[in-house]
Amino acid sequence: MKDTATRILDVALDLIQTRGFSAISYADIATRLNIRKASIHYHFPRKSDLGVAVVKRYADAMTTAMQQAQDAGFDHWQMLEASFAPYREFNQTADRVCLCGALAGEFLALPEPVQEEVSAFFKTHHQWLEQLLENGRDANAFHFSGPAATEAGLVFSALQGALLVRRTIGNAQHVEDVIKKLSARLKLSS
Amino acid sequence: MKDTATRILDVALDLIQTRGFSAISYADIATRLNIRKASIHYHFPRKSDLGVAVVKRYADAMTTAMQQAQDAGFDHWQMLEASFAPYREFNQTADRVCLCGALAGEFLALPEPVQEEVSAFFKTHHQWLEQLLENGRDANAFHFSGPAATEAGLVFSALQGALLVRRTIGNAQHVEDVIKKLSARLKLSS
DNA sequence: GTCTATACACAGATAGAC
DNA sequence: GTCTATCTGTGTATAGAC
Repeated sequence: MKDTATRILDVALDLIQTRGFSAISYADIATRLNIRKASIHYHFPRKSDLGVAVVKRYADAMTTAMQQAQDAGFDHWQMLEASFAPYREFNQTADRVCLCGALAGEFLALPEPVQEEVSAFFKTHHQWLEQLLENGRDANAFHFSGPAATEAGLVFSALQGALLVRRTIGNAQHVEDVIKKLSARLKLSS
Repeated sequence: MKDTATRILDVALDLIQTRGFSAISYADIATRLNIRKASIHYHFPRKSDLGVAVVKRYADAMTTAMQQAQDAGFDHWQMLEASFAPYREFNQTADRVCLCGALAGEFLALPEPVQEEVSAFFKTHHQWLEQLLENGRDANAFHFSGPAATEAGLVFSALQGALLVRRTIGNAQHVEDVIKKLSARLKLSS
């Protein structure tokens, strides 16, 4: 059995991915776990503590997954697929988006420590993507013009936006189409 | 002098674009306008009424702007520029994103009537973009492969995502770069 | 149409028993 | 580590005077 702190983070992650941060409460989490609000405050005294912990764990999991793909000796295209994988997984749920994509919409309402974690996530994974594209182009596996950072910016923004759009319009194919378009760009671009 | 209902909608729009819907209150709006909360309830009895009115007005303004561009006899590239214009304008503010981009992150926490307006906005403007791309390709002004709907999906998602990302990382150049990349795709794509 | 006053529910958070 | 009980602030919303 997972410990309580972990179960709280699991539920908080799910709730924030679907409803955002401002809209959820300790009562929502307590109800789902059949515990009391005070128990949550024991593990995460303030809501900002909970928010920071959720984003940190999420970012770490992403980083670990990317690192494992690299350690497994994946080639450039396999690495790209691995970086798309989390978005595809969310797309297979009824209504999840990237945690930080959800938080970005209410950014200025977030406690400042949470803002910093979201910023850090975006910067880290944008850079990760940039490096992947740069390496792939050097190896003649990817084809695109201009700085790798700019290409990474398009890919990252399109992925985040695609998840948000598809949940709103209710069309799962939307995300798959965007991923296909982004991949096709890199196969043979001008 | 604008009437009170209009001033309320102006402030609500600004607050939602920066902080989201769940995080703002009648008290926030009342303070900014130096009126009382009850006055806002007179014009918009429930918060869902206010939310619906803000999104409706926003969507109508967008539609009107697109219609005017068309009536002005803009060519395909001018029309595309016109459709990028609102995103460029938000990008020039400190921290605004598309209203519906902000709301998409907390979609399931929105009152159901507000959800419907956001969905309608996304569908309408996605279709508008699709038609623009389709017409432009028929006229040999734009170049892209696959259905126009899919290309429109990439463009729309990338624009929404770009605004959210740039606010979070604090780099205005990000949105400009994405717009340039999207334009370049259509100039000569595989 | 705007105000004061207020109702009522729920938010985040703490004290202290077990 | 979890609970009951409670505090205090704020949220949406309404009644009724002006």
